[in-house]
Amino acid sequence: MQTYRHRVADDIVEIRIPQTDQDLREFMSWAQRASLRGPIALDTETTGLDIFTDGYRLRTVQFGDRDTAWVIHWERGGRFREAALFVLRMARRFLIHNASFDWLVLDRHAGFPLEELAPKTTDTKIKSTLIDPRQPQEGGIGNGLKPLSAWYIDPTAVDTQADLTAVFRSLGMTKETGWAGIDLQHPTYNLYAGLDCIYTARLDPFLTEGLSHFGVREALVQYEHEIARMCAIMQRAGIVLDAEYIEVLRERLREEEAKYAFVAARYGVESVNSGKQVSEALLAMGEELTELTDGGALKVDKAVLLPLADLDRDWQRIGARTPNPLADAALRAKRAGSWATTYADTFLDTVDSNGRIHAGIHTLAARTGRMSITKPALQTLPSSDWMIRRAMLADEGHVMVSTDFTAVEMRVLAGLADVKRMKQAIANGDDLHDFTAGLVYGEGFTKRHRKLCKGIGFGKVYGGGLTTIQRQTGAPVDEVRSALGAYDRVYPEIKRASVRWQREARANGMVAISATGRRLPLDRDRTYAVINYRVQSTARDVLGQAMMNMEAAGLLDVLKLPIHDEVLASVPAREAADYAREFERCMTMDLFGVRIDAAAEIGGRSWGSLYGADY
DNA sequence: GTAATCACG
DNA sequence: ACGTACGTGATTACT
Repeated sequence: MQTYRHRVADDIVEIRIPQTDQDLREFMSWAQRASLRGPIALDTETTGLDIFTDGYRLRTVQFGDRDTAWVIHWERGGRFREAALFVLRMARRFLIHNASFDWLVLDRHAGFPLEELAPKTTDTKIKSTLIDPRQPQEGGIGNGLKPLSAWYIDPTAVDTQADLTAVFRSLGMTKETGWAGIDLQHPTYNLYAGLDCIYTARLDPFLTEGLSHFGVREALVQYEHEIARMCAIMQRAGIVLDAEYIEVLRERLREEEAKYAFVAARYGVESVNSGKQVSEALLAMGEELTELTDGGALKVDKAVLLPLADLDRDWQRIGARTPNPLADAALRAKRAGSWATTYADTFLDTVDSNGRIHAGIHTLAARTGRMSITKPALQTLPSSDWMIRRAMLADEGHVMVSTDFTAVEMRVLAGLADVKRMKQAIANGDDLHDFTAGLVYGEGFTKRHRKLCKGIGFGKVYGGGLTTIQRQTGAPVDEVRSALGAYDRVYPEIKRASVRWQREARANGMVAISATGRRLPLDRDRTYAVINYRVQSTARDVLGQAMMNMEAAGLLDVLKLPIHDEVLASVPAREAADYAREFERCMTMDLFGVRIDAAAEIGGRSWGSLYGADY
């Protein structure tokens, strides 16, 4: 048995690395005793983060408690694997920091099903995020193992990942190649592999104490584990990529980028992505630039360039002026280039050998509890044009179905703030913005009036004021001012709720508590954001509830992505209508007397078909 | 690393 | 006292 010792807090802990069958028997008997005492901490070391690419390897599986960690060399095969699988099967509870990663690794590379491990898991990252969801940059501790260990356990806790990167370099490897290349017997590698497990084991009691101290309900913790499991299953399934299509599209976008970059070069702009170069060239052409960025530079973003190119927000000619050829070229080159890089390249870089993309679904990414999707960021594909979404396909024989909540944030606001007339309108089945325009302008309201009321509604959800609502809607400032006043008179409950919520948060250490018991830390200088935080986080929980309903209805296997107020699914083509009805049913519920409902759209094979593509 | 930009809900 | 648009992920230029 190879053994290392290390100091954690005031204790000496032991990291044991079995080498022989006898060592492995000792490990298994430890595990049986430990499992009777409580949960076993679990972690893995692998060759990287891209679980689904070819050649990916699981290297070690670590098990531990607060004093002892065992590093099992999975890579050595045979008895090592048997021992690890024995404990995975035998133990009743596991503690994992950021469980979805290890669930997927063990599912894919150890043949240990996510469906078996997830129900036995407590995720310490979920627990810490429910105590404080903020990133370190936002004033939180952060929810990584290292900052949490340093905060709760031992200020001198090792940053094992960063330290190992240094070890890799000293061995002539990089951060990328080191995880695959380091010798399985390397002392620091094994020590740190084990330490992470011990940190996780020691973290959990502090987190349990923290959750109880803040009164976070056990039901919320449990529910977040269910959501994490569902999303890991979606990630495992992945989405089919139309590789041929995206390769052709990438070429086309690159050609377009080159064509317009060439035009821009005629005006002295070498790189269209350089704001400095573009602004200087535009000034030299006699254009006036007035808007400034936060940093005080001349602003040359899309909103500035489109009018100079005589284009409206949909890139259609306005006919108000002679288009500035540089503004036009810069817009087109930037868009083509960034779409090629951000979408086409990433799709082709992340696709697995079965032609599927397994984007990472982070179930508690935002401060409000909202989810995010990365690598690629499938929640942010262009929706004004179908060309990018066209690359994502439903499974063989399936079609895409997308089901959206209807005006969910306004409805949530109506429910949370108990906005009487809004609730009445929703109950009557009225269109909310029509209804508001009617109240503000009388029955003879116009489309413009409705648009303004819609803009004000959004402004309220975001906590916006006169200036921003004016800027967003583009309506004359006097008109916005009077409409805003009328809006507040018609729905007085919103302002009152905001004041009450800010007061409650202040009395609670600047933390608002959502309807589901979620902790929502406010920034001291923007407490008005409490409206948005409560609305956004409640809408997230409405989506979460809908997802639970979907699993209960047997729909988990067809789910593809959660997109804030929408769920994308790939369903058998022949039964699409039945599925669509089921999705709508799962997304229909009552929230404080407000009906939340949803509308499904049945598309074709590609996601783009829901945005105008013909396939 | 920060600023600016742009994609989404 | 008053008023404040919210939340993400990703890329590129530049210091």
